[in-house]
Amino acid sequence: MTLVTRLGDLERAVMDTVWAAPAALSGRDVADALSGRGLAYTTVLTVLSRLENKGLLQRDASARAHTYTATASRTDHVSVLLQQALGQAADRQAALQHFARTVSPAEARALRQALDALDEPDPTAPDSRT
Amino acid sequence: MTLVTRLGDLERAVMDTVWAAPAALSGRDVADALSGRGLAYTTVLTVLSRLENKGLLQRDASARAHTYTATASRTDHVSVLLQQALGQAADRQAALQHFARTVSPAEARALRQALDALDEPDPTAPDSRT
DNA sequence: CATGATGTACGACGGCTCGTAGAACTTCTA
DNA sequence: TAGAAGTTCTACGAGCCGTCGTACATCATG
Repeated sequence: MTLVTRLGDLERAVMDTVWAAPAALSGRDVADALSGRGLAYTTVLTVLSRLENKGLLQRDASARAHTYTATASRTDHVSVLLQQALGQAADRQAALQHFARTVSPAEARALRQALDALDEPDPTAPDSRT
Repeated sequence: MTLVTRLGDLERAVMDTVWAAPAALSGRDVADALSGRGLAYTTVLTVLSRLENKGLLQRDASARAHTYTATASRTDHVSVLLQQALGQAADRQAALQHFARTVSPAEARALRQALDALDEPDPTAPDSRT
């Protein structure tokens, strides 16, 4: 299980581009989006392939110009990163408590809200225990 | 400010050793603790130095055998990692909310508790327009 | 005081990742 | 059919990390 974490600058920029797009992107699309960097087209393709190997992108090779989509949403990805970070802790709960004190008030509110929503089981679902 | 994140396996093992110790450790101490790996003594010293350069360890060179202590607690360190992970999000609040749904019930409780404790020591009571 | 034991400093090497891209080969398409 | 547009493969240089060896400094002791 290779840690998915490690992304280089360019890799991150590519992922950002893909995440920001509403639909699958071709290598050309990504290259255009990153044209500001003056990269060779093949450079972008290489990175795209590497990201696919890392499992972050999914390739559709049905058309001549392959297209790529993210295998997970950016939010999902960050969640994984957060869990990985948390995995470094000796005492996960203590780490979380400490972390809670480092987020902004707005973030704290968002967090609490999510936790509250957690308690009431899915409104549409039948029931869970207790 | 290089991202503090990147720790190799051995580096992490060394940090774990230092964090687990109640007092400052000498290179010999750390080497002994990691004796299971069959490392050369100098290897441990090198890693110790690198960790010092990364700002994770603090060296006391007053005695012949230098001793090392962590500059931050493990919990602090994890907090930084969590913040860094969060920094990858486009929408931090959404990421936190998503993350909240991925922690265990006990962790959720711990988190909520920390958030609650956050509110009380707030003397400035602005209006609540929300 | 001479010597070995114990320590530190510095430089190195090999493996792996990441940015970067050229060359070669494959299809479309006008 | 020739050129445009794509993909695959190979590679190089920098940087990080595990791993040490060597050189030099210092301490304890016979």
